[in-house]
Amino acid sequence: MTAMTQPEPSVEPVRGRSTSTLGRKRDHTRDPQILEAAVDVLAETGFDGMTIDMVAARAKAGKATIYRRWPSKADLVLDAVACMKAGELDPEHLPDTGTLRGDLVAMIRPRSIEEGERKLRIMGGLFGMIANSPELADAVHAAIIEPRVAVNRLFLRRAIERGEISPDCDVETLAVLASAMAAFRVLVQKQPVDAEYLISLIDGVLLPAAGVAADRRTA
Amino acid sequence: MTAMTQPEPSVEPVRGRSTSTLGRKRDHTRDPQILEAAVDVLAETGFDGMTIDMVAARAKAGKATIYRRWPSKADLVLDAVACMKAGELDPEHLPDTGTLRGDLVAMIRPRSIEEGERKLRIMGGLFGMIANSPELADAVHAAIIEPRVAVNRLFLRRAIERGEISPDCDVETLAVLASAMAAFRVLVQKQPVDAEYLISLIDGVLLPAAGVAADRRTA
DNA sequence: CATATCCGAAACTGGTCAGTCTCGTATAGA
DNA sequence: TCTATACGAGACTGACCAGTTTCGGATATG
Repeated sequence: MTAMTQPEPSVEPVRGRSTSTLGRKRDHTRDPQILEAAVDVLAETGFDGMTIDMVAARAKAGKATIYRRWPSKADLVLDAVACMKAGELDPEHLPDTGTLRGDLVAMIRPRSIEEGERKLRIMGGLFGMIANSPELADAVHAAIIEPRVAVNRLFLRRAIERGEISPDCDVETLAVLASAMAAFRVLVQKQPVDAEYLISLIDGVLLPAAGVAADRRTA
Repeated sequence: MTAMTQPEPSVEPVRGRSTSTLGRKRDHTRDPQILEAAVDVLAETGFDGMTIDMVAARAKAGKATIYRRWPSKADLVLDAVACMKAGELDPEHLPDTGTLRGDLVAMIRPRSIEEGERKLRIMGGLFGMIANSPELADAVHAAIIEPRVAVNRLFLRRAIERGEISPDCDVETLAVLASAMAAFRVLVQKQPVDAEYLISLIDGVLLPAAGVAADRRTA
């Protein structure tokens, strides 16, 4: 019952099921739809609430199709989060208005606000998992946190070079400030992060902390 | 099959199983141990990872004992979070050093830092649930967020009355700033919230934003 | 010391879900 | 057209877990 019925797997390279050039090809155009469905479900239910059936149903795909491409739920989520990074930072048509405040305010767009709240909610639904999985933590950081923080960091550095703000200010802390406050506001205080709030953060916290004198703030 | 087999529940007050003065009494001295065990498990595994068996094992109690006292896992967690509030704010031996910076720095104690990180981690493990349960959200807010924020609010108001900081500054935002930044640092950046970080937050962000001139900051 | 109730331990129930497998159909290449 | 493979649908398996029940033993009251 062990090695009699098989017609000898022998030594030759896999025989019938090698990396064959035959048969129907995997339709990779469905991958983005599946990942998008996964992100949607993630945003609505969090990691533990999300089931593979929900993702399959939303993507109008079969459960088996998903498991043919990702070995486990964790891998699917990891990939889905990583793929959120795409279409994020337009390489170099960032604002450059000449003032730190101008640059920061120019980044406030209805679209980016809406997308930002969604991303923060996704992050919230992943906290349980983030604690155990360094890989997921890195993916979340790279896809959700770092893009925004990098922009702020750039603006701050330019302002320092320009002599607009103090070179002694803590760029890392200030670059992260808006994201941290927004996350807290959405996830803990359950209040909206709108343009008014972001501007009050810029004028009331960020610029003063960066050493911009009050009378030059709205210049 | 509806109202024939029951020997009439009648009007009299429950008969045999009233609030009898007979028999063994429920040992309420175990309640705090169970709630403590629940909080411990919560901090380690989050809401979804926590099982009642884990809590029972850690409290050396029977599962049935837990269900005799709380009707569901959600109720147990709710109560456990609510009971974290106890032993929090000593009514009026808060520091009053005469300066905002002095008051804020005086609140930095190894004990409160350690406890704060733990509470933030518990909050992280509850985010999934907080989104669906307003009750739990309120409990988390009351037990974890509000105590610290209230202290900061008091310090800020006193500083305004004293004329030390601008009466125009946004007290609510500033009162919440340290908690938001600390939560982000622990849960997202996975870096420690130590005294050095808190002081850099006070001197580099909070005091400038409150309108304390740089040369008066370490006075 | 009898009784009503509590206790911890552990067996049990029912539902849910990750992951696998099977089926009938679609499709790309030889 | 033939073949190997992918597809969606959905049945199936096995683990896990909330919540219930059962048990023998402890304990306070009368």
